[in-house]
Amino acid sequence: MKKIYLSGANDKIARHGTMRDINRQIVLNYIRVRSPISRAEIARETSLQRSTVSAIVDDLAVGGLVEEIGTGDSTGGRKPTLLRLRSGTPTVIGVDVTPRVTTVAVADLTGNIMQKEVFPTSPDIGFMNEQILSKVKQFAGQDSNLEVGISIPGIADQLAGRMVYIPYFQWTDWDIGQRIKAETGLPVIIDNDANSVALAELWFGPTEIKKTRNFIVVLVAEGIGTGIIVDGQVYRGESGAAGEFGHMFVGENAPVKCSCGRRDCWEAHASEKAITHRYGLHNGSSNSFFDIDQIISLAQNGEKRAIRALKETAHYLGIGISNLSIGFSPQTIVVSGNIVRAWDLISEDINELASRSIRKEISVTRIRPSELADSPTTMGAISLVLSRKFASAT
Amino acid sequence: MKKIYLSGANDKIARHGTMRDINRQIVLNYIRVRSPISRAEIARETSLQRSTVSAIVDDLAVGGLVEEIGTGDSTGGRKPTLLRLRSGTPTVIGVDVTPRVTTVAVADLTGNIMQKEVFPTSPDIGFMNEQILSKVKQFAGQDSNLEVGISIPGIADQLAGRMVYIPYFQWTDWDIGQRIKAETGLPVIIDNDANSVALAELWFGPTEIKKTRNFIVVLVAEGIGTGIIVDGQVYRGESGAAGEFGHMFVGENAPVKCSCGRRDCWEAHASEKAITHRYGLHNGSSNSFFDIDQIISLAQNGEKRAIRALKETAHYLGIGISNLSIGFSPQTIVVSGNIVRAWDLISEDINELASRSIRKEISVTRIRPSELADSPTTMGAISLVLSRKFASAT
DNA sequence: GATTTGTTTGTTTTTACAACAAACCTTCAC
DNA sequence: GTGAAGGTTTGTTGTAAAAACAAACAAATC
Repeated sequence: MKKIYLSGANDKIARHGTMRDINRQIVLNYIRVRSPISRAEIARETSLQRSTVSAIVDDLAVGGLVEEIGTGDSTGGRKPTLLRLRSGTPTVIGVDVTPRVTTVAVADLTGNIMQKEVFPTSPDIGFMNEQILSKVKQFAGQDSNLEVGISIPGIADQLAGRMVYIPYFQWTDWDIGQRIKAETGLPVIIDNDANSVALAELWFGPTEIKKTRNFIVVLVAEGIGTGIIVDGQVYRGESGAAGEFGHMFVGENAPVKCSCGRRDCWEAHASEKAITHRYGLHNGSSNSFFDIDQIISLAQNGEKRAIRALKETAHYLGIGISNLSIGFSPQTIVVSGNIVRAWDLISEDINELASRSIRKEISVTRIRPSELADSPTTMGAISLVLSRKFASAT
Repeated sequence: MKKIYLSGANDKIARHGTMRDINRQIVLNYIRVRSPISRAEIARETSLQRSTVSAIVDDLAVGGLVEEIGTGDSTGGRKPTLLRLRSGTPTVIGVDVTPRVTTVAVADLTGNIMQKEVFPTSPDIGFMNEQILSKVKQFAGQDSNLEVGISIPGIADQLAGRMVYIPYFQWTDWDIGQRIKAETGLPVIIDNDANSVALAELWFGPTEIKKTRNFIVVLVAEGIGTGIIVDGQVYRGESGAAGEFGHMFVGENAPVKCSCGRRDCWEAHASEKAITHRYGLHNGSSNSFFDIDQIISLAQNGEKRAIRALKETAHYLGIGISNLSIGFSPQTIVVSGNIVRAWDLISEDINELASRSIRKEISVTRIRPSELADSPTTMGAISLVLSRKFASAT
């Protein structure tokens, strides 16, 4: 009920190293989630032998992933040696491209950001290449143990390390991943913003979410992206392009055109551009002169038309969320993006729609706003690397 | 990138047996899919050692799962000993409840049906209990190596072995699984019809689908159910109730009420009852005096109104399918149910809608009608057992 | 004689198990 | 109050067992 099998392709057989790999991951993740924790406690919880845990921890310590941080309190016997992830060493470079700003940051294994640079995103792709490459090189220095994660607001080709399409700038086939790899020699992993944010929630979100195996992140921004976590991993589908629920049909005649050109996508009804456009319409103009931040601020100060625009959008947001809730039956759906600042204004409308369910008995999916403090996409870019590092620990 | 990790719960550590379990599954599935096949060829393809494969095959032979069937042709050396799944021994009892008929069948490991009894499904739940139990007991005889799989058109609680709700008869909390287990002592596995059919496609469908890791079955019947196969396994979500995309929103004012009472579900727009109702409306009646089989036959003979009812329904079917295609990006979506008999009439309308996609470059999901000859739900009930047996081979 | 298949024998990796030493707490006699 | 004895907990060490790997070998065939 839990193992992969299938055949046809070369389904990973289990050699000896596989056993160690699996257990190493489990131990590493115990240290990550439950740190500070002792060898003995890991052994108790995993039902591995203490000796086995010790061997694995030695392994991890040599690899620079784990370190000892003194002893804990005794419970009647020898004091435990506490372990945690090694911190303070630059390990990850995150590159986070959003329509407005681009961030390049360096973090350690725990996701602690040690250095960061932010600059405005330019439609000039040559300029962007230059900027990003120079920052990455600067941060990388001589260190060749780093890995680079890139989050982009569009469709990414994980394997090829390039981006297929960014709607906002209409960039196609941007090979930023390959460029970084070629110029620095560092491993690169690239993914879209919604998947990145989903990983950020899994890694840096509230513990309630850290422990959730199945959840979905709905990222409301210029467009709408969905990041789907199945069994603690991003579901990417066959072509790596899964999670584009932003383009599912939720009704004709949306206020704006979707980035794909249609008017019936979820994105066209419920994204930030739908909000700004609705607000414009309510003001009798077909153009909106306010951006999403301003509209939210206006609404929070009681401006009727801004509130109306938000609540109307929340309705459509709720329709899409209910579809996801019914179809996936995840534990939780996390809504992320600027719109969560107005959560108290919109949560009621969202929940009203989203409580559509077949039967009341079925466990209801919890819908909650993202609680990630710092820029979720930047943390997401970092999480891309961490999730790989921790999944197939070197 | 491929291992589960997470913690909190007791994530399966790898002991020695785990290695053997994994490789046993892989070998067993090679024999299943590629039979007849020799030990040497399995070794070549899996990159396991010949000696290891031999040991595992011995294991499987002792367990009665595989058997030798003579030798194959030489390619310049000793002739290979060919292996296949052991056939001809009753191994699985499948119970398939549909709104019209209920089938109880006995099959061997290869899914060959050896005995079968069919009787009309009755709304009288006591009668159903009696009928099913007596047939199962009769088939089971003294044999205690059998396992029972149950497919039902509603929501199943896998763990508890009961069904939560069957819309068609409005049965709630039917404990048929527990009853069978109590009276026969045999292990029971229960699931809804769409998941069952998805497994049937994976196990008995065309080889193209057998080899697919990610696909979705859309089962069009009284209602609409979706069975989602992720990485060769049924995705059941947190509560086991995933795959109810039949209740996703696709537009107001459906011709009939959904089984959940609303008029905006996919099911209300695109199920068989939507077809019959539309046909009724086209004939100026709010009741339909024809069932789905008759309408399809009429359409195939060129009856205009029947064709219109089918094509209108195909449109809505296409909307839902496109949502799934965009969101999941599966290799294939398989449409199952009576409606596939009219595939040549509806495929165009479905594909027109379903080719909505973000970018043309993204690999297009293939939409195809089910090719399962015999009753797919019966094969599905059997597959439930097989998939468990083959996943954690005893 | 070369080649392919399947088996046998010994090696390696890795966990399980058991024994042990170190460090710490409790307590009880003096 | 103090210090020695006894019990617990932690982490390590050494050995056994499981299972894959590697290489050699026998059988069967071209």
